[in-house]
Amino acid sequence: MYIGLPLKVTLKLTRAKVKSKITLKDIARELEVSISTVSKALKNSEEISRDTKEKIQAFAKLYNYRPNNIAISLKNKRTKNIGVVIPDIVHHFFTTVIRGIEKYANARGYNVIVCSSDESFDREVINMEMLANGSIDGFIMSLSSETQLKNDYNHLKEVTDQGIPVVLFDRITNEVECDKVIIDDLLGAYTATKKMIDQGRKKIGLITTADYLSVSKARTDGYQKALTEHGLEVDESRILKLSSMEMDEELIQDFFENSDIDALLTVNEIFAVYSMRLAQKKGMRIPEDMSFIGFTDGFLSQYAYPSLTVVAQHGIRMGEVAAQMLIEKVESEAEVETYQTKILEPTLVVRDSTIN
Amino acid sequence: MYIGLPLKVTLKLTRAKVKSKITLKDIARELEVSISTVSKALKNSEEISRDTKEKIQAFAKLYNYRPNNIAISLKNKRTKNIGVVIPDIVHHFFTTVIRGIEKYANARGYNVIVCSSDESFDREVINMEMLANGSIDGFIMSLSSETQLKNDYNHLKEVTDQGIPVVLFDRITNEVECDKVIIDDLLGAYTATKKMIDQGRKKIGLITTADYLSVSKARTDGYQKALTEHGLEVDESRILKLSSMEMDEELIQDFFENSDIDALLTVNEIFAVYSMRLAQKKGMRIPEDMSFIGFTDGFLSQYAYPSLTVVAQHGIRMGEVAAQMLIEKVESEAEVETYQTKILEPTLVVRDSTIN
DNA sequence: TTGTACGCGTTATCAC
DNA sequence: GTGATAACGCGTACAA
Repeated sequence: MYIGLPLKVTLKLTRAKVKSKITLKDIARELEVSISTVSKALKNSEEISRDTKEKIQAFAKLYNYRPNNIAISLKNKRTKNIGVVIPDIVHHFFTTVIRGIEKYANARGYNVIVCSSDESFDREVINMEMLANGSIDGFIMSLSSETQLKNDYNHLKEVTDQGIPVVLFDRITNEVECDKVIIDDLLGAYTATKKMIDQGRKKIGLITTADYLSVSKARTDGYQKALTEHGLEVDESRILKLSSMEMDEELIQDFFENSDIDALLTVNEIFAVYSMRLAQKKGMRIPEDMSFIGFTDGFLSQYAYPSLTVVAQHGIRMGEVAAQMLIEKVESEAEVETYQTKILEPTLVVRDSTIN
Repeated sequence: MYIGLPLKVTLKLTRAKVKSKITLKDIARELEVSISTVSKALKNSEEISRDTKEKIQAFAKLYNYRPNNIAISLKNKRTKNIGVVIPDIVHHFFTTVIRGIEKYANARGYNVIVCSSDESFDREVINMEMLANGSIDGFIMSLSSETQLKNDYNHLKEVTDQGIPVVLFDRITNEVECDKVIIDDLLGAYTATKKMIDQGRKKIGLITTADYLSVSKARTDGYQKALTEHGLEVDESRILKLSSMEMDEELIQDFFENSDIDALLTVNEIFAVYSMRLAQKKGMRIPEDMSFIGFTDGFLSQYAYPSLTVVAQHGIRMGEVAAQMLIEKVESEAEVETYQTKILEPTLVVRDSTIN
């Protein structure tokens, strides 16, 4: 009936039969053997005769047989999936961490399921519940700002109570017992501040966020520690605390107009780069008249003009470490409940926004 | 025996029993009813008596019963997972698309599994095979540069042959029959080039990549079309073709030194921002002496100094559209094999790197 | 050497 | 109104 129609159509009809992957059962039926024989043959079991094995393996190869992950997951109670929940996916540092996680996890046969909480408590809860019902073997996550603000970690506790391992990174809390990876944010800010002090700056400003964000708190502490240790007083008028990591151009402009500073540390790269622009507009020279240091070694810092000195957070490394810790927990039979917090060292990447 | 030990320890022992989620079977055993009764009761079936239902529902709630996703996936042959394969995760445009996909997909109860191919053909193949064996209901993907270079799409064809729906976005190919979403790259480049022509620029340069990358090809075509239509000749010495989207500072410096241009279009934002820096170092004023336009409306463009005029690619919208097309295919019973390519309109976001 | 039976957790159908 | 059974796809202990 289809004679004369273009080849394409004929092929499609043939394909229709093949559609939806071939299973052990299909092979067994076709070759008139039992399912278990097929299963064993495909695993090259010694139990099966060479003839049968070859026949089955050839057939399987021909039809491109692949075991169904879902069935295996159900059987093994192991999904080989890692759930990653982060506050924001359009964010250099977090994607860098994901890259590290993927690198380590993929090499060990794990998939990475990424969900962004979008800085929302509710979305964080929903995403975790979704994934916790069997979809993943463990979580790697960084808390949303709303979660840190509410200080409510019941969703995390429920998950750990079910025996699902969790590794927290960057934005963490002491309220939950689990493995953690962070950089030494205090040290990072301390080093950066000290760098500027060493260059002779005496009026160092800080743009940070409210203290509920764990990382900002630590960075603010580091900044203050450096000042104090070097005999400089902490002047609140030189500190701007924004309510979140969101850019607020007006507040920064205001701050910049009204505070008397000759150097500026910020808790991310955007605040710093934006501030540099304000300085330039006022005709200041960077770094001669004013120094800038930010956090996060992203594209913005590299390609800003002048390029920005930053505290690098080594996201890839952090992701690898987190993945390693998680997979270790997932694959360990032992029920030992011992948790560790790994603290990575930040690095100061010196560029043109500070005097060399 | 544990009397006197801190509460925490006692709790942990209790938890040990609760560990690993409760199943229908557990409830059935505990309440001395059959599994099917439990299943029906929890779905509020009319078949079950009020008393039994209440008892079971209360028990389930108390022990926080949640159906196991994996078991349901196996039964329904639906995972409610979408596989996303992109060339690079540390990339503003792609993460923006992911955000759009997540937004649409999550609202419909789908998870997003993200894998990055890292611009590698092999990793793209491996990731797809991994996911195709039952882990996902469909793919949304953008081709790696290596794939476009090799022009080998058998892994995609295998997947579609199995009846797994695929939606390609941004970096697409005509070799595979499936749904596609792109922006009109040619139009975007055309509009940008025309903008500079209208401002009186006559020596407009272009930094692009080799033609195998579908988007670069289209953008190069748009640039040339604009020139030709406005009576300007296409001067090859004003075009720099890099081998990939990777930054190559040396080649760009070279190009910048040796070519006679008064305006520059680039196929991403990094090339443009870096070039602006070179111009500034040469003492040129932007946009008075030279205009710049890039592709991708990211942080770099927004916070560069001067801020960069760009062709916005509307990643979020693209992600939403892709997710919508995919989910429609996934959920449609019909076997209709009709594919569409949606073309989104790019927008020129005018900033300070061009004369207003 | 091959096959049978069972279990992973769930749902749908059918029997009682 | 409740329960037994089969099925989704796979692996494996055990039986033949």
